[in-house]
Amino acid sequence: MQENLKQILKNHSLRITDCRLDVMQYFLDEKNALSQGDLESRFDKYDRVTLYRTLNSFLDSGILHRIPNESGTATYGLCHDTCSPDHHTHNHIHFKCNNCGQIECLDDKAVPQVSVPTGYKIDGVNLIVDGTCARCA
Amino acid sequence: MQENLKQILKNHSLRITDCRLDVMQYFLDEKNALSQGDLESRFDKYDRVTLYRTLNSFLDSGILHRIPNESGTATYGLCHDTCSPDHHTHNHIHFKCNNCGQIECLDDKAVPQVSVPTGYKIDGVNLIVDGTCARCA
DNA sequence: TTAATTAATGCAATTGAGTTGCATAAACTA
DNA sequence: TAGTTTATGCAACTCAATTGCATTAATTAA
Repeated sequence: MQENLKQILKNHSLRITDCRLDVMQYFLDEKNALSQGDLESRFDKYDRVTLYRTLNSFLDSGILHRIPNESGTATYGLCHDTCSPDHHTHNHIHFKCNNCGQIECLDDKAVPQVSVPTGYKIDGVNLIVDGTCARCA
Repeated sequence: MQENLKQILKNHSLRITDCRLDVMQYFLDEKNALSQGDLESRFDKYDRVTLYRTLNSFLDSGILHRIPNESGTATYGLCHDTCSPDHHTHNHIHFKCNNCGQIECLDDKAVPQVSVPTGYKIDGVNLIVDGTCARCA
C-alpha cells in the first residue's frame, strides 16, 4: 500500500517524503475534500508552510484539484488517475452539506452538458451542489 | 430611477443611505460580478468596512448572491427579484474568463437538472464555467 | 416639525489564510 | 559514498475578512 503511494509520487516526478506520503494517505482515507486547516489539525509534526507547499505540489502535478467555495477557504479533492497538470478532467459534482459543512466529490455523478453564448469558449466546468448529505438527513 | 433603488431597499427593510444607493447603482451598471476590492477602487469616499457591511446587508437581504471562486476572493452578483434571504433562486450559470478575470452571470443560461445520491437533499446549485469570454476571444 | 430611537458609518485594531526568502536537512543521481 | 537538487522549518509579510466602539445619520412617534 505504501509502495502504491510512492509509485504515485514517482509518476508525478515528486520526491518521496514523509509529509507527502502522510498527506496523500489522509486524502485517500477521507471521503471528503480537505482544507489547509484540516491538514494542520491532523498533522502537528509538519509546519503549516510545508503542508501548504505539499498541497501546491499536488495541485501542480495533478494529484489534487481545488474546489471553488463560497466561504473563501480553499478545499481540495483527489483527482482521478487521468488528470494531468494542465488539464484536469474531474468532471464530477461537488456536494457541500450545509449541516456538517463537509464537501465531497460525487465521483459517479457526471456534470451535465452546459451551453454558453456564442463566442464563449469553455475550458472547464465546476458544479457545486449544496444541501443536506445522507449522514445529516 | 433613484426612486426605484430606494424602493428596493425599502422592500428589503434596509435603511436608505448614500453608500447603499451608490453600491446598488454600481452593480446595476456593471454587467459583471464585483468583489470587495472592486468596490474599494470605485468608492474612495466610503470606508472599506462600510463597503464590507453593505455587501453583507445585501447578501443577508437577498439582493446579492455570493459566487464561489477558486481564487479565494469572494465575488458578488445581483439576485433576481425572486430571491429571498433564505432561498436564493439564482439558477443561472456563472462564467469566469481566464483571460480578463471577469466573472459574469449568464442570466439566460439555466443550470441543467442535476441528480445526487439517494438520501441527499439539494438546497442550491452553483455552476461555474471558466474559459474565454467573447470580448477576449 | 421636532425629539427620541434605532441603525449605519468611520476608525482602530485583530484575526487568519496565503505567500515568500533563506538557511538547513533530506532525497535523489552518478 | 560524494555531489547535486529539492523539501522542510522558521521568520516575516501581505491582504481580505472581521469586530468593538464612539459618532453620525436615518427613521419613528409625539
